[in-house]
Amino acid sequence: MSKSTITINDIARELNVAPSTVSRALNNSPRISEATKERIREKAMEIGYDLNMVASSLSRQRTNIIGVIIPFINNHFFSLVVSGIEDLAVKSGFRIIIAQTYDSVVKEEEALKMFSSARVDGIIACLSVETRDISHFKRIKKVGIPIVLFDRVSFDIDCPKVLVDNYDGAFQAVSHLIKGGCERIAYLGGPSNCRIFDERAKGYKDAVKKNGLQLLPGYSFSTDLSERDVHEAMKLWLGKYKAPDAIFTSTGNQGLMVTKLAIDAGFKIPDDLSIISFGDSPSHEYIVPSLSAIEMPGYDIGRSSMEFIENEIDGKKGDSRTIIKPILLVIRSSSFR
Amino acid sequence: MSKSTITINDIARELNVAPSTVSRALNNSPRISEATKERIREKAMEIGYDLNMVASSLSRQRTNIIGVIIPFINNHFFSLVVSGIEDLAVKSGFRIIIAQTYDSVVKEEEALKMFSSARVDGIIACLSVETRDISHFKRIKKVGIPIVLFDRVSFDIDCPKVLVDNYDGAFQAVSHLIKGGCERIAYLGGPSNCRIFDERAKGYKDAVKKNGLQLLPGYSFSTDLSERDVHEAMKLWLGKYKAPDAIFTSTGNQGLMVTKLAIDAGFKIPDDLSIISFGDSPSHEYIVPSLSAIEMPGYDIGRSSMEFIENEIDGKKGDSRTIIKPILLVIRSSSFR
DNA sequence: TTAATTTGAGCAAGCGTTTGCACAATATTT
DNA sequence: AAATATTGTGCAAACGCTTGCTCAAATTAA
Repeated sequence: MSKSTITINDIARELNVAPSTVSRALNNSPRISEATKERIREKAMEIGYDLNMVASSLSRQRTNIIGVIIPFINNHFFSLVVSGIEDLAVKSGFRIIIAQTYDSVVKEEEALKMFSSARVDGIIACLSVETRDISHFKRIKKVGIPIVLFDRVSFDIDCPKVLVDNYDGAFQAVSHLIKGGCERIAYLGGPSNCRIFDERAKGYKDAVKKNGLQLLPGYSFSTDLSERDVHEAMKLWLGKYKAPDAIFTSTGNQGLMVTKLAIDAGFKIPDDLSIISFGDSPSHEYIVPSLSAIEMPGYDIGRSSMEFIENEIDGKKGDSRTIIKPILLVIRSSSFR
Repeated sequence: MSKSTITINDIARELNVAPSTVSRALNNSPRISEATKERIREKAMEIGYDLNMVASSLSRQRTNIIGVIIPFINNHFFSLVVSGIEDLAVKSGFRIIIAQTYDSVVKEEEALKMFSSARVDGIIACLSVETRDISHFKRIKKVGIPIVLFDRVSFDIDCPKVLVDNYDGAFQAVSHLIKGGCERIAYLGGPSNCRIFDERAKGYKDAVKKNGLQLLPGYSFSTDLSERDVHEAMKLWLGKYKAPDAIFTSTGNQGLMVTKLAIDAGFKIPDDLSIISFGDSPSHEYIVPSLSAIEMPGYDIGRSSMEFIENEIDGKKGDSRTIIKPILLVIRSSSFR
């Protein structure tokens, strides 16, 4: 309670040395002899000294904090990314502070403001699905805070980017369906302002065409990722005279929803309808039938993002400033035959 | 890049006032006239001033940061708690910084050290499942950082606690099974050093007895929450001459695992075997049959924890320092008849 | 032995805000 | 009109740590 916090000055006084010496000793400066270093370390231990990071940050002009911006914390993929970032961060003596945007640009801007005020050393972010204009990021960059974007990135800003091969993932998913005999493949997409969904759509289209099939009218449906839109698409498709024999969804959640709806509508999966989603989750294993998916290497993306940001902070701009991670096709029962 | 960061001194110089006046104006002190406040605010806006929180924190001896410790970020319940904390936190001008323990005491201690160094104003924590001794928390408390514990709490420390009614939840779950006609109910528990599991076990036992049934030998199984232990319990139970006709699991994950295993073993759910778990998750809705559960009010727990910590920080020790949240019985197909 | 280095430590000025106290300039009271 | 209270600002000292310089002592070189 009354333990008026202990500072390096207390150590200095007790040992009859200067505070600067204490500071240097504790920071293991080569300019202090091993002997006094030891004395100082001991005394620090003894009286329970604890470095005040706030003061240190102010003095050093460096907080050793990385700000992380993600849409949702409660999301399989994003929490993997966070783990990847965190693991590397602690190794390098960084702390991370997370902000959720709930996919809202406003929250995204607030997060950025907060990070800037907090003087984080760098920011790792996945754009909200709403985000079109990214001038708020440019502003941050201009004041000197390095930025790394992952997954939902923008090419309108010069910074390292870590992304997955959306095109290839979609291509593989659809090719897999076609190999299984599907011919009428529908695509449930996302908002078109978001690049990753464009790429997934392109992969879908190319896969259909390159495999000698037709792109059917009305079989590609853009959504805002809401449940409502998924319902609408499904009503449209399942009510058709000739319903699709496969659906490829642009997110893992959509895959789960679609599966539920199809089953409720009396479809047998995968016999009547095959399903595969871009993005995996634990629920994919529990749903019956288990749901095939394109798995994204979240942990790995987190690590690479952290590596990038560290280099940016150190001023070592590496050569390849955007890295594309391979995806993994996970075949489960929903697309098996 | 070269934008040498803008300070209140810059504003002061340009406006020919003292830095202290600028500070007061920006903090809306009543001691500054509306006129000069306005001039200062305008100039601040104009030259893009951004309060340096680090300096402010050092001066004020207050960071306005709350440290949050949870076992896993990627967990339905915990992320709800975090959302609850965060929503209230931003409203009160607090930032939160999250640390995952991955259910390891060592990580828990590290997190505490980091928070202490960062001079967080308060800590909200859910103990790791490994944690027995909590002297690391006591140490933190002694240096003056208030603590609030939730869910997995210890009564060996004097601080506000937010928990769910584990006893009642277990009691309700088991009573529900019995009402449905189950007579041989097994309980899959957790580590016994963890109070919440004891309470759940107690609720289970009392429900069985108060409903006129017998506690069957070998029907209560303690685990360390590992997959291995779940397998072992299931092998034991399902191999019995008379297998249980219902299983109540102490965590949501166990419920999911148990369901999978039972189905794989050829059991019809809920006809041969009813299942209900303490703890809900999205997968509970997707698994077939959908899984009944005791739902814990995570968001609400987060809010209450944040309220508590704010009061602690303000030095207003409220009266009721531990609050028990009611649970909700969610009946789905796995226990329906 | 003297001069040139090296080594170890201290001084003091920051880092950007906040805040108790002092103090003019007004406004209010006798 | 003089005395008192009020208002609006400024001064300067923190907050706790870091770091460029300076400098004495110890070491080495000449």
